[in-house]
Amino acid sequence: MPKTSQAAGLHRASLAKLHELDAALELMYYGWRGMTLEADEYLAKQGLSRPHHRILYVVARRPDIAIGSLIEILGISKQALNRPLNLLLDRKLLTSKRAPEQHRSKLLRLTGAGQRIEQKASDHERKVLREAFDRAGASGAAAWMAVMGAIADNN
Amino acid sequence: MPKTSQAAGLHRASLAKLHELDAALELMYYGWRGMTLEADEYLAKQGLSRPHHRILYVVARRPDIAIGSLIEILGISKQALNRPLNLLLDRKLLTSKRAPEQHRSKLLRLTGAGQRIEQKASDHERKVLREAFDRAGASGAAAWMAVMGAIADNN
DNA sequence: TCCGTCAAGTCAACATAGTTGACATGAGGG
DNA sequence: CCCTCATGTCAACTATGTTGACTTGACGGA
Repeated sequence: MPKTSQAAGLHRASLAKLHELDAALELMYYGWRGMTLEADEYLAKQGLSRPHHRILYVVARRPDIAIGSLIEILGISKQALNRPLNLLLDRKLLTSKRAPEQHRSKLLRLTGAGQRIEQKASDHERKVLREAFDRAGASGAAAWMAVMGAIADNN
Repeated sequence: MPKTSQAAGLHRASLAKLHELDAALELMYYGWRGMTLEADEYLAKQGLSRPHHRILYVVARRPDIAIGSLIEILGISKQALNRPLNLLLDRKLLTSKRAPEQHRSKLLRLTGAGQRIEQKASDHERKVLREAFDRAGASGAAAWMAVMGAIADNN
């Protein structure tokens, strides 16, 4: 895992703004960092990292998901999924079993321990969002969601 | 460089929401992806990637920056900076020269070609932001900035 | 029953992006 | 003359991803 020491001390640099939107661009960068920082530190303490969390997050919201669907949702190759997935299975944060009537696919599910870790890691991220939304009020939060939706739909 | 084929086809998955803020959390994820997608594709065509862009972005806004300061701002080690930086120097997108009265530090500057690439890559990112802000209006954009500032300051 | 297809698993080779640690070089300053 | 400081460079390592090639085991149809 990459060390977090540098990232943790990373402060928002004050750079000259060459364009009107440079401030927004940098906010996106530091916003992403700000949201994920504590979650990554928590995960690192568990010997896990972002890819593991992404797997846990998706499986939590799609119990009995097949591996192929997981690959599709995560947007990575089977081989890239393989190692973090096996780690999670080895550590019994996930279980896999064949479907009773469809033995081709393996169905993934979180164990209790997996649920706890997924929840704690995601809680760190949600906490940052909640505090920001509280400061901005309901209308500010709604505006943020609308703008982010427009940005996210760019593909 | 990692291929963009998977990322380009990556659609916003519809996952069950276990928490109120899950939608916001996913918007941050896909928002980051949405903003950087086209810029990354452009950079890949130039044989460059995000680390190169980050260097170009900072040097554009801090002409005559020393290498040590660049390391601090980027939050990576000297050794990690070394390869992308040398590539940019080799390709004459950056120049380095010693200060006239302070021969210890090297001062970095963009060349014309470097400026063009920095601008085009950043333009892809700003375009996505601009379109989203246009849809949201000035007050929506301001609210977005306020919320992102609160999120970014989490450290 | 055999054969093709499909989901999954696994191996090798590679690229990228980062880390530490150790050490060299060259300029400036006391 | 020596110490410090900025930079450069080498080696070894980790982590996350990629392709390509191949196996295994289950299912389903001719």
